[in-house]
Amino acid sequence: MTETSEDRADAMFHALSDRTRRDILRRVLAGEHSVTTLATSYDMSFAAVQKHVAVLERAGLLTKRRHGREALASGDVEAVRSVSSMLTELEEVWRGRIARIDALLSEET
Amino acid sequence: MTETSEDRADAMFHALSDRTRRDILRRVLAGEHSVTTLATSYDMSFAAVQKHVAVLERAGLLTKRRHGREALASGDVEAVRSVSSMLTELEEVWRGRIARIDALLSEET
DNA sequence: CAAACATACAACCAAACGGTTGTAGGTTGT
DNA sequence: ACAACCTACAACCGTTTGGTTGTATGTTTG
Repeated sequence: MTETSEDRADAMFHALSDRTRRDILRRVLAGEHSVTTLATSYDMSFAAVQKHVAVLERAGLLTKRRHGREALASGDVEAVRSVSSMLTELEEVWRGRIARIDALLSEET
Repeated sequence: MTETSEDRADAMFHALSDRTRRDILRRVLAGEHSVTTLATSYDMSFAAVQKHVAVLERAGLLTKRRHGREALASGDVEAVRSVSSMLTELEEVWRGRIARIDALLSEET
């Protein structure tokens, strides 16, 4: 299975489509947090929060590093920027700035 | 039921999390298209495409106007920009530019 | 060593999602 | 008038999602 850019876009926008995950992302962008630390902030089980972290991780929006028994998560600002640039591309389509719109519309890369 | 900004964010990111919807959005940002015109571009039923358009409309990413028997859809670039600004806020959290982070983290507006 | 702690993951469940077909209503053109 | 067309929406179906509980494994500390 080839991991296309559309697959990555799907995963990133999906990861961002849940408010708990957006909140987690804010926290780990502000600084490293362990999964249990994050979990205490939400009115749901540890396992649920851990799943949310996993979704963000699979989308590339955060990375985890092991420190003893804890998993420290931190946000990847570059990934956030890459989502921004997808939206900028949309804006450019609107502005008509892209010459070969047909090529863009049918791109499968 | 109060429509919070988090609700809108949920709807927008969810709408953007499907590649067919992102493609539809590109087309209607480039110019007005009827639903049937859009539908011919995809290998799925008219009803499926119509549902995708409805999701984008509910999220505020496109608007429809009636012209006789056809519904002409056009993309709302301001809505796209509002999604961009959500991501910019995330970037600013990372940069530590936001003074009262706690207020932002717990905002319910 | 044993107890407490932090994580990971499987199994399960109700609800939402993304697709289908079918039906119905408004608009256009002959 | 009527056939063709465009849209809207309901009903249905398999899969995914977001939550739960339970179990297993590794790490720290008394």
